[in-house]
Amino acid sequence: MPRSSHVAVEPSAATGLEVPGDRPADIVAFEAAMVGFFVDAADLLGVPKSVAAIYGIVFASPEALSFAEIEARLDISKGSISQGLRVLREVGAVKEVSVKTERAERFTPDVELRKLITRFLEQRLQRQLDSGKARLTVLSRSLPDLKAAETETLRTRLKYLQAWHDKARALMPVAKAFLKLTPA
Amino acid sequence: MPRSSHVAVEPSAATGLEVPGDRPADIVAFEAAMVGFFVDAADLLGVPKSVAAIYGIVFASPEALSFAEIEARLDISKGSISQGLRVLREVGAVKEVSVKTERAERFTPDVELRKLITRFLEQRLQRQLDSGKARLTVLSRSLPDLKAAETETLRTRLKYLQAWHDKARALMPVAKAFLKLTPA
DNA sequence: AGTTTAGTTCATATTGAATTGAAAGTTACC
DNA sequence: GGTAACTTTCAATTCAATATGAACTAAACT
Repeated sequence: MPRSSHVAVEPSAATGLEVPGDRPADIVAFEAAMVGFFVDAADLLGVPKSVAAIYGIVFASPEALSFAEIEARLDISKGSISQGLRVLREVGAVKEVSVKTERAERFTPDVELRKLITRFLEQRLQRQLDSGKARLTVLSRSLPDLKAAETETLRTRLKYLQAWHDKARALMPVAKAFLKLTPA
Repeated sequence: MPRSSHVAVEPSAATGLEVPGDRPADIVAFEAAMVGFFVDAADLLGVPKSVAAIYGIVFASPEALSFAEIEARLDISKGSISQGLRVLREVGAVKEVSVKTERAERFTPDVELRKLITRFLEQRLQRQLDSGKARLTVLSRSLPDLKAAETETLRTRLKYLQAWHDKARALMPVAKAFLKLTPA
């Protein structure tokens, strides 16, 4: 149960009406909106909410945040935060910043969204495209034998699939190049 | 439990080793591969397996298939088939073909993958882009007030997000145009 | 009218992914 | 080397998305 100024990691809604707790309302609201932004975007890509929320809260803070601060702001269990941070570090979405006087690590966004997106494209899409290619090969080798006309129908359909597949493959580099004309 | 020559709608695996049942093994194998292809592709896009499987089995048949045939070939419940077919009809992925001598409807792929893909792009991506845009507006209006330097950091981050967002928006039409240079 | 065939609906069951929380690990400091 | 602060691990749980199947509707034959 949210105890105070936790950012709701919930649905898409306006997320309004948080109990202000002890932190300034405007800041809490800003954080909520940011978390919402990333949560929405993430589930389009199939990334777990908690991970997106952690990224969002870190992104919304001008100062690097500690594990404890993230926990305090996000009503998410320690376990999830630990795992979420691991994922985010692995993909280079956040980086650790040590502060000499402190024990705990702190995290900031390792602002290279390009990396994240490229990585995503490569992993999910490229993989699917590759396995699809393999399957298509198998398919065209294993056309069952049927009446000529029927076989022809299937052959045509396969060609059609092929063409699409090729197009999808061709699109990837275009997309990447496009995204490379980047900002910051 | 699959009773005979059902196409397994399972994981990505080779799907091999089906009990041949009473239909020719080569056909069954071909169907399985086709279903596999679409199931894989679909779950990349977040489409339920059963829907993809139905499309696959229909796509793999040179002849339009009846509800009963789909059921017989796919080890999927009537309920799912009914719903799956509904979805597929709605998005124009399959069309009904009436055969005068028969009571039951039959289904063929309404081969316009372009439609499907475009539709997908528009619905999921465009929607997210639009809601994202709205959120970004809110965010920049509600920058909390903090020390100047901090506010500046946040403002920079927002600009950065903005830029990405714009780029994503710009990419959509490019992708569409690209896909429009189509085959068949 | 009644029976069979075809298909749909929807409450419930299944399943797999995400999340939790408590116990176990680390590391720094006394 | 003890203990407190911090973090990770992982078995159990929760939850949302899909799938199921029995009950129902509609149309087609007799």
